[in-house]
Amino acid sequence: MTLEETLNDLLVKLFKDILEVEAKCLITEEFADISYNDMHIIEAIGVEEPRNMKTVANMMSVTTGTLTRAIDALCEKGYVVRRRSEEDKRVVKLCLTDKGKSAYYHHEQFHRQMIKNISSEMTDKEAEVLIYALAKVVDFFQLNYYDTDEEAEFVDWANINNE
Amino acid sequence: MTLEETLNDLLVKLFKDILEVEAKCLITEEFADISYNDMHIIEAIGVEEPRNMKTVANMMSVTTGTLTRAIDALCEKGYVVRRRSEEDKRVVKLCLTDKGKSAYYHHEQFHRQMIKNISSEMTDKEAEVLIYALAKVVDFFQLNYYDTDEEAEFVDWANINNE
DNA sequence: AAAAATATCTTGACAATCAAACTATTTGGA
DNA sequence: TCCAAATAGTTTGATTGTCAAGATATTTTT
Repeated sequence: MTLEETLNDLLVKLFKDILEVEAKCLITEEFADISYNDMHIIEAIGVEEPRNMKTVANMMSVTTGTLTRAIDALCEKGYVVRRRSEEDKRVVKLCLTDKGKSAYYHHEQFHRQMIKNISSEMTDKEAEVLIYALAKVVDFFQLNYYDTDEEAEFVDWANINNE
Repeated sequence: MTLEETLNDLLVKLFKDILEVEAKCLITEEFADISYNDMHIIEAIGVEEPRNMKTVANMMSVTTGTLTRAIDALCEKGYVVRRRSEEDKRVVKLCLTDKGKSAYYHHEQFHRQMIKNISSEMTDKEAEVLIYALAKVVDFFQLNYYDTDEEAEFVDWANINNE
């Protein structure tokens, strides 16, 4: 197996693992009435300044129509409240309730613990190199796939060699 | 920002990026009639020995009922054929058609290209360390979250410290 | 003031998903 | 040998996540 194949296998496995483990860890008894997806909406709303629909929809890469439905359910269940903005009456500000904040911190705690466990597996030096390498990869993605904030232009990687 | 926070941010970004980029790259004109999900079913079926429903459903972490529907659509569209097993007539063997194989190789090509681009960004030494670190992380997940092949037992990471 | 842009919501249509019930087949006792 | 249990897959009914397109209200631009 080449270095490339190994790297690919590892990334694929890591993806599957993290996704699966996160799903299982987030949806506990306490938060049994919300989904993995809901949890990420709660994360996107955050505990800082209230965010509006458009902003959160963009963070989640969905349309505002899609988000409207999700937020309907989260309001119903008491995780989120909508507040009309005073300055611009078209705008809806999304805020987490205490219950919503509690879910937010539950999620945050999962990430903290996961990272803590991961980094306990390696030395500081190793962690640094890992961070350096990952940063390079992320930079690469940002540079090659995203046109700043506007519409992304995607390279057809799968056809780079045979067109 | 601590080392831990940085690592977390990088993993989260990497996840989002790869997911988004892969979705865009896989669904090209040629394969416009199938989804990201379909593409991964095709990947799971593979080009080696035909696999049965149960096996592919397990690989995809979905029920066989869910897979039945997806395979119905893929057969309809000419990517997959079902064949009853001779030895055990309950079993259905899934095989890719030529069109299905072509989609399979399209996906494979995407991964190759992505990895090639990623590793062109770093030296061999860096790649080795990255692989070493990722392998540790994957091992950790396997060890702590999966009970060999059977039902997984999940540690409640989010509550490890406060129960 | 009228037109254009913006933020959100509503509606109708799909795709993905699960659980539970069902069919067909095989296997493992008694 | 024969029946009960297990197994592989399908069907059904319900839910969720999603989008596009159209509707509404508000703000901005001309």
